[in-house]
Amino acid sequence: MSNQKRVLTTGEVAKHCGVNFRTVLRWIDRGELKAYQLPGRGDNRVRIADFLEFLTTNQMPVPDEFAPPSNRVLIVDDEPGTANSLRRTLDRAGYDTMVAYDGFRAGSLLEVFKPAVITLDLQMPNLSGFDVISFVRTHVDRDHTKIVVISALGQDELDRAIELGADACIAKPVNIELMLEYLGRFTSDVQQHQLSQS
Amino acid sequence: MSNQKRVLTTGEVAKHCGVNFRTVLRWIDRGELKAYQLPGRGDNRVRIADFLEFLTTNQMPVPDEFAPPSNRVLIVDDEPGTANSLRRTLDRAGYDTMVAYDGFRAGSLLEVFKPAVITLDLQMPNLSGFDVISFVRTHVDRDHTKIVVISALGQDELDRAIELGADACIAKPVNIELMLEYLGRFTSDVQQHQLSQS
DNA sequence: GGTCAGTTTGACACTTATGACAGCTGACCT
DNA sequence: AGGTCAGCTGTCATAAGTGTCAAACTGACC
Repeated sequence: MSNQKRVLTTGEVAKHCGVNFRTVLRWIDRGELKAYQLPGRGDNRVRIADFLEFLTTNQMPVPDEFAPPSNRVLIVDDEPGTANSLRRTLDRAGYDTMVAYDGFRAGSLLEVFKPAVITLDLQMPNLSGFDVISFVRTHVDRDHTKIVVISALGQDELDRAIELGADACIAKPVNIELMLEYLGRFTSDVQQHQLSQS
Repeated sequence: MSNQKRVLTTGEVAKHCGVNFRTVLRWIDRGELKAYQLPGRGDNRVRIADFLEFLTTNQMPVPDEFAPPSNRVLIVDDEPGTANSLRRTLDRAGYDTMVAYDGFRAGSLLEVFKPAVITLDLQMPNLSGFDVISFVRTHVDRDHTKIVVISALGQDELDRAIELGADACIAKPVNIELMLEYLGRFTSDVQQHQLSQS
């Protein structure tokens, strides 16, 4: 279901690098790519961290699914006032934000902007938030996107959102501190640290 | 469908461009063509996207296998019955179709499926067709996507759709022959567009 | 416990990088 | 026009990395 695999086989590394798996084995033999062996036949397993280190030291492109979580937040809300207010707050907190006022733009930005987190208002007249949640969760490439639901609905609706795959729920009006806590958890702490340093 | 190679070797680039691979290496050395190197001998790998960018910036012809398929039609309709009926008809006519039942999926598929034509029902409860039209028309990469509006609305609404950038309007119930005529015109237009920029 | 896709291994054929050299084209000058 | 020059491209040979193929085997899933 989720792409968050901890280790890769030689074949998977080969696919990601665009080479034959035989070549990956040679990289491992030469010690250029760290791997550990299974006891049976000596099958190689490569940890994600080692793979990423290999990619960066050789200046090879990092596949999207292994890219470190970004600090991009997509705000989906049909009320420009609410959305822009939230956006300003998140911008000040160091997040890279975009706003979608309708479902079509939101779907487009999911693919182009590739946000790490989506904040989703469930009460939009022109879009069912539940559809969005279920779609993202079944999306092959973007199913790891975190979803924070914003709603003034009852507890049963929030439960349903969680059941469909939402990662957090926040009641209206939005408690900013709670929102920032969720975002900090869902985005990379390293990046936040780097931002505060620079 | 997605079995296409993600990266190319210098030899493959050379074949597609009709030049010696030695020349491709020089393009890479000069930085005109992006590539990354394998650790072993420093073999170059060129990502498809970088190759296409290189081709277009140098006004070189794009090989057929890398040109985006021009017979793709995205059917946006919230009524599964209507949508699937249209889909079957278009499939039989040789088009490559996908259906989006809501705006979020439609926006996502616009980026991933990259259709040449969108058929759009204006009367959807959860999505404003006008928003879709104006968004596509102002979208940097997909503004050439043709839009066929399907509607039972009055003439003034259709006029507004055309004004916003729709390429054709069809009244409900859909006249299949008229739809096929529009699609034939728009898909060939796309091919001509690709030819003219190559 | 059984099945099947995926992995390893070796040998071999193939492709690529590199340097040197020659051919080609267009720009520029007289 | 003729000549010169610079820049790019194609060819060749060599070394070394890479892809292919088969068979045997394992891990993961059912």
